[in-house]
Amino acid sequence: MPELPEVETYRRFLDEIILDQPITAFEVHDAHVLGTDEDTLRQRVVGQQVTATRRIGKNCFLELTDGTALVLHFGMTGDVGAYRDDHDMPRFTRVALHLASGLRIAFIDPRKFGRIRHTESVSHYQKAKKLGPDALDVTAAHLQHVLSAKKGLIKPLLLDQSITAGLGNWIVDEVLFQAKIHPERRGNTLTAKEFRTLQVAIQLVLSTAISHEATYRHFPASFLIHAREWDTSATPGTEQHRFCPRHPKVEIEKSYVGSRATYVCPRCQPAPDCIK
DNA sequence: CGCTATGTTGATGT
DNA sequence: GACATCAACATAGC
Repeated sequence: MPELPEVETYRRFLDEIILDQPITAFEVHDAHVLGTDEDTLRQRVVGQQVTATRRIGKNCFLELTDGTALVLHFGMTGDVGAYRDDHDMPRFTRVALHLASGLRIAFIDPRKFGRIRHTESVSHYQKAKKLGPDALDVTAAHLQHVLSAKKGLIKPLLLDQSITAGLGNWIVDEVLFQAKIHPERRGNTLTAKEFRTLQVAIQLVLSTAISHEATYRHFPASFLIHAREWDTSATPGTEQHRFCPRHPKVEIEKSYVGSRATYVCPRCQPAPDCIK
């Protein structure tokens, strides 16, 4: 479920096991997840070492000795794993990097929406893909500058990776709930104060999620995420959290905004006067 | 069986 | 150009 907190967790995991070891093989089990030609990829990677890991938004970069980089994007269901023997290879491993130490790094992705690419440099890739500033670095001034010029709905705007990189569907709902802003507000209707609140909420949600390694059920009770349907099924035995954390009698409402499932507290996040 | 799903991209329409 | 909508991608899990 890779949004920014998961990708950051994967990056930290990789950073601990992959650095400064020669890559001895690039094993492809399903070329569907390759965004760069397989032979090119193998040729550019085997024999090199990963010198550093980086992350922008939902993209994880493995920088190589020659300054180029592998880009990992995890789509909807991507994950990483490590193993040593073939028979321990995780289910749905699509690509495996073999290290000289014998450890193997698995790119796991059941639904194959993820991609592995090679790029000349991280900054080159950021520019080519028009990635905005990482959500952990974004300032209130940047948000105000860009969003106050937009007439679109705030939720789809926050999901736009060229405005700020790393916010996904549930994170945006959580951020807007924490900031007490309705997802159908228009970008150009937010006040300077609300942009500051938004930036603080982004920091709160992301740092909380990362500190729990993106394990949602460990998040504080003040978070809206517990009201999402899949959370109740993920925590059998736990009573359903259908109500607002701040208003025990107000039920969380589900709707679709920009054709994405959206959860809102109707009390905390008043709908704009003019819907539509 | 039918339905939903965390992301991204591209086509199409207004 | 700005904005909205929707299909497509491939598959699991309920």
